[in-house]
Amino acid sequence: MFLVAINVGGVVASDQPSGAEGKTTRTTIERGLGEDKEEAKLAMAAKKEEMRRGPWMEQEDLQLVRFVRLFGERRWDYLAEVSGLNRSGKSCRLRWVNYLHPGLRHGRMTPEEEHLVLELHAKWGNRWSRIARCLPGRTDNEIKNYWRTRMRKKAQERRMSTSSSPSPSTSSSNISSSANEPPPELAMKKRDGTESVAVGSSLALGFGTNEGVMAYSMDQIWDEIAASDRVSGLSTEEHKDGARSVASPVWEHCSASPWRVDDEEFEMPTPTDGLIVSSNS
DNA sequence: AACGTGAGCAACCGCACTATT
DNA sequence: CAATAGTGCGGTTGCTCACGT
Repeated sequence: MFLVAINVGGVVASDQPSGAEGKTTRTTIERGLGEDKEEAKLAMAAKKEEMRRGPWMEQEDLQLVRFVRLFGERRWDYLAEVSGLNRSGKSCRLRWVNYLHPGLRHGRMTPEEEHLVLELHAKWGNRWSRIARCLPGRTDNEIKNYWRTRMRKKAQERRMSTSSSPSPSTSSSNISSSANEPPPELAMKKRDGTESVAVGSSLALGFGTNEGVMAYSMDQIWDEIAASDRVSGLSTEEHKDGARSVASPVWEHCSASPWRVDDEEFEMPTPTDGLIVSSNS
């Protein structure tokens, strides 16, 4: 556990060439550049090469905090450029949102938080940011990591318990035999309402042998766990949008909280004096 | 003490959506 | 209205450290 009080000030922006990260998405690269596409791609790649990556130094954190206070939590590319951090705007934003933002809590989840995550995940699925809004001080990344870790453990336990039986098939038995057509509950809802499928992913856990490997995606495991949770007492109902929900007093509390969910803005409590970043790790 | 392993977590990537020009 | 820039989000990767052997 460490506690860092960041004194904003005294950090001078260097004027080293920075270059905001160009849009790296297909949208821009492929739509906007016409014949110079390849050149632009190369230039962009070169710029990206120059960008600093990897873990942030304390000095960088200080600098970022200072410039965020100056310019606000917007225009990350611009902020990255003028701050002289030689980081991409994206990277700066991520660092701020996941680590430097005042009011963030680090360290172990409390049992209450764990319970809430379980319930909200049952309700919304992998909508981490949405879930995070119900856990003040927790980030989507943190919750996502927590969930992954928990699921990994569960998966292992499950593998142990099923290894004695010849077939990994399960009680819920909703694992499609067709790799191309996952069961509907594995389809992820996109924001536009269309469905996509959480594809394979490196998380897929191999069960059984190579011949006839039972590729077990995390989604499938989650689904099974949800099913077993249902058995163990959580009442789950199917939402019309495909998400599962749990009737929960905790959720009622959550929706009544100032931490708004859905598309509404929410505000983090901001400390009045300086920035306090604490961590248990 | 040295090594291997796995959990935890920070950071990155790529896509999609939204805002701006 | 289309093109572009900016932002948000979910998924993934890889590093670090604690722990067991």
